[in-house]
Amino acid sequence: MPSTLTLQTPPNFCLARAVCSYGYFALAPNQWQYTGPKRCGTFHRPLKTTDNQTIHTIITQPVPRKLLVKTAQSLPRSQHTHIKSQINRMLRLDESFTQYHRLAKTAARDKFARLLRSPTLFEDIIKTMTSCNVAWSGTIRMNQRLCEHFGADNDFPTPAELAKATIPQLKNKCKVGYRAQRILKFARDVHSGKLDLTQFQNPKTPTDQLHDALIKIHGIGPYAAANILQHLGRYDRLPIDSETIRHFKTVHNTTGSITQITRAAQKHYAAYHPNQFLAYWHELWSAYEKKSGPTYKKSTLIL
DNA sequence: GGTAGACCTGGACGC
DNA sequence: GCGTCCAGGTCTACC
Repeated sequence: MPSTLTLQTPPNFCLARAVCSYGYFALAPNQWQYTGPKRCGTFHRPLKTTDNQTIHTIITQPVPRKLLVKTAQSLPRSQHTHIKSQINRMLRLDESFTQYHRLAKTAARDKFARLLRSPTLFEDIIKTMTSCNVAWSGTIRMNQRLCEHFGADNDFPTPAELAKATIPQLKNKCKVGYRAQRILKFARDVHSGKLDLTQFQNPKTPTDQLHDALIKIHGIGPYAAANILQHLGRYDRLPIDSETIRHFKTVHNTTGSITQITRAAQKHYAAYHPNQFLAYWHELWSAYEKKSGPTYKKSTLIL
């Protein structure tokens, strides 16, 4: 028998905005369905219980300040807190963006800041690895196949599930290419306890220290590290990639070498410290929506 | 410290 | 349909 959970949201929280302001909403096993202007949309996402059972959930926002979570399977009351904490992480319900919104009035108006992330840091890091050096369509495909072939009940694979894979399996079934070795090493290091991901989630650790630790993971470079830092709630680094360069060339008419454009970008967002990433992402996302229409009205993201 | 080339895949393009 | 080229971020070897 299905269960229903409720969560209180911060003021001005908008589920559609929170889910559809970061590309991960289009990556498996996440699924967003636009249901029209009245109820806006539903977010489908399998989550794990403490004993590693997969629970399929459907999240809606029927009224302001309240989220409704319906589970496909019966969920014991003892599991409610665990499921809620994963939703809390995904939608960043605990974070305050008052300081950023004070400076960024348009972002405040757009209810923009709570960028979707995964229930676990492990999934965020693998998703980041699959977004490097590949077209967005490739990232979508890799995540779809990782869930299909290695995740229980089409959920995203856990470190244990992925650690059992082999490099040829990852290459042939998931088409992750040369990333296979990096993904597998990361999964096995996490599974064996050699790499403790909880160390990255200590709010007292300085961002520089976190960045240095992330860079030490095989397959994580400057772009990926900055991207993972924002998943950790650190917004003072810019993940400079080809998209950033393109954005600055076309929107800001910036010219010069990549190093010069990178410096121009850092200078441009410096006023938003320590939330430079949010300012950058809001600008990028707004430019995309201006061109392609509101993202929350779509079920996927075409770049 | 800076730089070139390799790593893989899929899409675009020409034939 | 086939072959070629290109884009994408990180790593490694080399200067």
